[in-house]
Amino acid sequence: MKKLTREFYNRDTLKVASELIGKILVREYGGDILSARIVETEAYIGAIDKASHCYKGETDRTKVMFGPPGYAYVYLIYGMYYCFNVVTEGEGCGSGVLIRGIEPIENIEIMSFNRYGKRLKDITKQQLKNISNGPGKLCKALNISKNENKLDLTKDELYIIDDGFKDFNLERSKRINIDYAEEAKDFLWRFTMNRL
DNA sequence: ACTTGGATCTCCT
DNA sequence: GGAGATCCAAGTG
Repeated sequence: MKKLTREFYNRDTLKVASELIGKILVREYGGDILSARIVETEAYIGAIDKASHCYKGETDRTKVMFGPPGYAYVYLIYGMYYCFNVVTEGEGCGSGVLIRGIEPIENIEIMSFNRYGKRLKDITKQQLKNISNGPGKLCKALNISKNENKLDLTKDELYIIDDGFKDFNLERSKRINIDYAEEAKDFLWRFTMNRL
């Protein structure tokens, strides 16, 4: 299976966000391959979106989102967690898609250790359920941090592939935790997977 | 299952 | 100084 191309990311952000549902996020490091199904995404379109880091223009932090599509934007939130985004559309747009939830496929054992410092057999049911169902959680599970910021998703060891999985319905809803964003908080820019 | 407070970095006013 | 694209442990129902 091939990595998604620059052309895939170089499209309308809402289209990319919706089509990323069901794809497989792959992370290679230390000689291992970790993979997981993407089940939740959110679109952020800087120019018209008060919830976006890019709304007020370019800063050092958001620079990569104004660059070409297909790159990783990783940022620190609340001082302790990282969030992973893919950059979309053309240069100068300040837009991207936040990956909010994934379900482990390969090497869940390593994800368990990254998250809890414990073997898979030693974590609780609740911990297993919460292993990668949030933006900060999935970054920890996949060992994604500041170092992975600005990686090229079409070339580097962090990328997304399509295995043709389609046994689900797509659901659209309002985005999470952006109450301050005025009219933008009602945009239906969150996409989730409902399995059949 | 749901609620609450604490941890603590980066950007902006 | 203050808020934020968050998570967890500890508590309650």
